[in-house]
Order: sequence, then C-alpha cells, then structure tokens
Amino acid sequence: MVTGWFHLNHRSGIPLYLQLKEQIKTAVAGGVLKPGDRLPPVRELALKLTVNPNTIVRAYSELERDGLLSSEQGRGTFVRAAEPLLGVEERKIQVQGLIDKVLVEAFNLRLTTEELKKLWEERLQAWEVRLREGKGADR
Amino acid sequence: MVTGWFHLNHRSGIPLYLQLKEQIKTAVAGGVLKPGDRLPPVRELALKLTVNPNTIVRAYSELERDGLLSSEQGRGTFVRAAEPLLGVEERKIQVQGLIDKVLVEAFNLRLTTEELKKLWEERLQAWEVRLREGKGADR
DNA sequence: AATAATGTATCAATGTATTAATACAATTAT
DNA sequence: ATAATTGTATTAATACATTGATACATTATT
Repeated sequence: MVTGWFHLNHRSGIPLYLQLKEQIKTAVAGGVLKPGDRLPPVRELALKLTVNPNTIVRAYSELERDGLLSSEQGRGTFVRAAEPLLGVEERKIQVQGLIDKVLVEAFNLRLTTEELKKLWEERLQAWEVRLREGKGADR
Repeated sequence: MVTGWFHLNHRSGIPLYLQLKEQIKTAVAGGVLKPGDRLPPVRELALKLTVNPNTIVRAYSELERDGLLSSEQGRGTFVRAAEPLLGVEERKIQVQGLIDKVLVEAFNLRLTTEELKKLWEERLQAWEVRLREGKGADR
C-alpha cells in the first residue's frame, strides 16, 4: 500500500499538512502514484501518521483545489486523470516564476552559470530516469 | 536613489517584509544593487513605503543573516561584498532543492520535458543578458 | 434495509507570525 | 562636545494559521 511512502516529522516546524502535500506531489510527479490510483482513506492515514483526520483532509482538499487529486464522498480520494485546470500559458507562467526564484537564489549564492547549468542537467536527468522506470510497473 | 525600486502592496496578503526581501534579493541578483552599495536607512525607507521601521529592519536583518547584506550601527546597511557564508557544496544543495521543486511542479502541471527545457533556456538567457548589461553601469 | 466506510462541514483551542510602539546604542557630522 | 543619523533591542497588540473534537452526508457493502 502507498501509505508506507508517507512519514511526518512532528518536530520539524513545517506544518504537517504541508509535509504531506509535498510528499503526495512528489509521489505523483515521480510516477509512484499514477492517475486513477487511490489514496488511503483520511481516517486510516490519520491513524498511521498519528495526526488528526482533519490534517489529512486539508492536504487532500488543497491538492484537489490545485487539480492534482479528486475526492468523492463515500468513495475515496484518487489521483486525477483529467486535464490540468489551467491553460498551458498559465501553467508556463507559474513554472517561470519558480525558475526565476532558482536563478535569483543561485546568483546570490555566487554560483557560476556553469555550475548552475550542470546542476540543472543533473536533476533533470535524475527525474527523467525516475519517470522512465516508473512507466509500466504498478508497484 | 535605489529607494525608487521598491514598492509594497499592502493588500496582497504577502507579508510586507517578505515582499521587500524578495525585491532586494532580485535587485542584487540582477546587478541593480552591487556589492558595497548602500541601502536606504530604515526610517527613510519606512516613510517612503509607509510601513513601520521594524518592518524594514526585519527584511534587512534576515538578509544579513543569509549573508546578502551587512548592517553596521550608526553607519548604514550595505550589500555584502565578502564571500558567501556557506560552502560550495551546501550552496549547491540549496539550489538543487529549488530545482527539484520546479521539476515536481512542472511535471504535475503536465508540461513536457521539451516545454520545460525551453522555459529554462529562455529565463536563463534573460538573466544572463540582464547581468551583462548591469556590469559597469552604476545607475 | 441496515451497516460500514468514506469524504464534508462546523466550531473551538492554541500557537505562531506580523506589525507596531518605544526606548537604547553606536557612529558620523557640526 | 553636541546633535543628528543610523542600526538594535524589547515589548505588546492583533490577526492568522494550525490542529483538534465532533457531528453530518454520501456511497458501498452485507
């Protein structure tokens, strides 16, 4: 069960629902969770992670708002298979903003353009490999 | 004076000191503010932006903690010229984390690798141009 | 039809973040 | 020396975020 993938640090200072959101997003982006896959029921996951069910609800519903998940009362919560909520342009703008943040941070940390390009290539390739491996296996 | 570069939105929901931090960081990364340049005194900038002086203080001192600025009592606050506080490896790890965030977001927004690469190239070039132009001009 | 499983909604308690008011300390300018 | 300029420190008011307790609504199972 996918439950095992999640674990929360109660003393990190980072809100529990944010930790969970991040882990779900990473799992979906990396193909660990695929469109149509079901997530654990809120109570079950709450027990497993020893948090209040509302904390799970918050993570799930914010991800639903963002178009990543889809919850149906009485049935469960699933990874959304449908199209993204935003148009291509809007999505690109969102990613551009994140890229700019990387650039600002990198330059202020005095990384050279070369170092930065290398880091980018490395991480991009790491994810491409991860995605390629994820395809097909249902785990 | 560099004061004119900053402007705060009091109704955006984003904390004022964070808005200011972001603008200072962007100005330094883009070469608008150069090492050794002086920032406006806290009271002056507070008046200009119509916020409490403590709000400016908070932005300045957090950026000092991060190694970007340097404040000296009675003298003023300046863009730090010295070496970064962290070692190269630590700085790279920090940037890697941001890059991974970009990748997670991009994949979840269903951008293709091609679209993503193109966006990266575009933004990187935009900043390189900005930096090249910034060199020499004191503005 | 009844029960169990699941997501939803409402409200309260608590902690944390943000901004402000005010006084203090060091440096620079006169 | 004195005053002005500048950053620093302390404390408080307020709003917001986070988590929890509890009851409700819908769907699936028996």
